[in-house]
Amino acid sequence: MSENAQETRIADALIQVTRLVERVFAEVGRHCELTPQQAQLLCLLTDGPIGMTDLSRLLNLEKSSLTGLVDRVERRGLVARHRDTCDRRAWHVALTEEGQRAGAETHDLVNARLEALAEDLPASDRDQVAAALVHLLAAHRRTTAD
Amino acid sequence: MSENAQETRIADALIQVTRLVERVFAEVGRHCELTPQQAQLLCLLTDGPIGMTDLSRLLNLEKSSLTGLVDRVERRGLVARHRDTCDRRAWHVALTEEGQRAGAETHDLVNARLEALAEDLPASDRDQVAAALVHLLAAHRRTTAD
DNA sequence: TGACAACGATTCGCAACACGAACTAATTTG
DNA sequence: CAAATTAGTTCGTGTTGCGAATCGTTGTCA
Repeated sequence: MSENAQETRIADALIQVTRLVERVFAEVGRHCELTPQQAQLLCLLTDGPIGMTDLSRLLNLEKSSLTGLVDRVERRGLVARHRDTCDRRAWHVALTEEGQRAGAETHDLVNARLEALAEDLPASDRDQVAAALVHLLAAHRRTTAD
Repeated sequence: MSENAQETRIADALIQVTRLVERVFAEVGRHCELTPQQAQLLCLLTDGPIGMTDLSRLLNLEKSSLTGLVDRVERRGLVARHRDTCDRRAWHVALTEEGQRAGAETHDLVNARLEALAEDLPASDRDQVAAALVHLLAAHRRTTAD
């Protein structure tokens, strides 16, 4: 197969995989009574509190959009904003106790669903796919590093 | 590495790749003066006219959401609805001449961007990644076939 | 040391987008 | 031929997104 056809296959596959992952977030979110975007936010926050600037970068959102998203989730009692101790401009967003439960459940269900997809792949393939995707992501970061 | 750690790596990688692909659609869409969702729609339509039911399935949207999306793009003169010849309930959505230009440009730019990500991978890896992703997608379709 | 630039986050206006119930018209089924 | 189902729309409601403008705070520089 020519190199161009190989690459087109990857592009198509990546797009379809993206739709699949989005669907997983939508379905798991529905189960946990979260919108897909709320589910993504809570999953990220299971790693610990983080600033708005970092969150907006991770979620590819304008800060104003993130403000609204955090407002809605805060209103539900799932997250809380805490002042940064060193920089009074900054806030950290953290999960509340209830948010930790919801975030853990969401994170576990999403991972379980995505892992189930990979179950059919031989272990050697999985490792290679993961390594290749990580490599692809790293390459992208290098080309877009500020 | 344990099998579970392998699978978690795949889950994380798939999520990050999804964000990357979404970003590509957002950036290419901005360039083409389309919203990300409009860009996705036009890309799908470059394959030819399709019914609303099939489109909503491909885009993971409720039919009512698709009605609005198609309305907005139709209003811009990029698509047109055509009556199905066999089933008077059904409509097919097709690109207009202008829509074909926009759709082709969007499709080519998205593919170019995604292909550029894969350039760093050795050809043998690309082929294996594409094959593995296609396999993963096919397995998913088998488990969810109606 | 003070002026200015930059940063972190919010507010505001606007439009896109999403779901799901209810509906209409058309087709399929028994 | 009536009932069930399908294709797509309307409607109400809420979420989500961008970008300009704004405010308070921090960092930089002459």
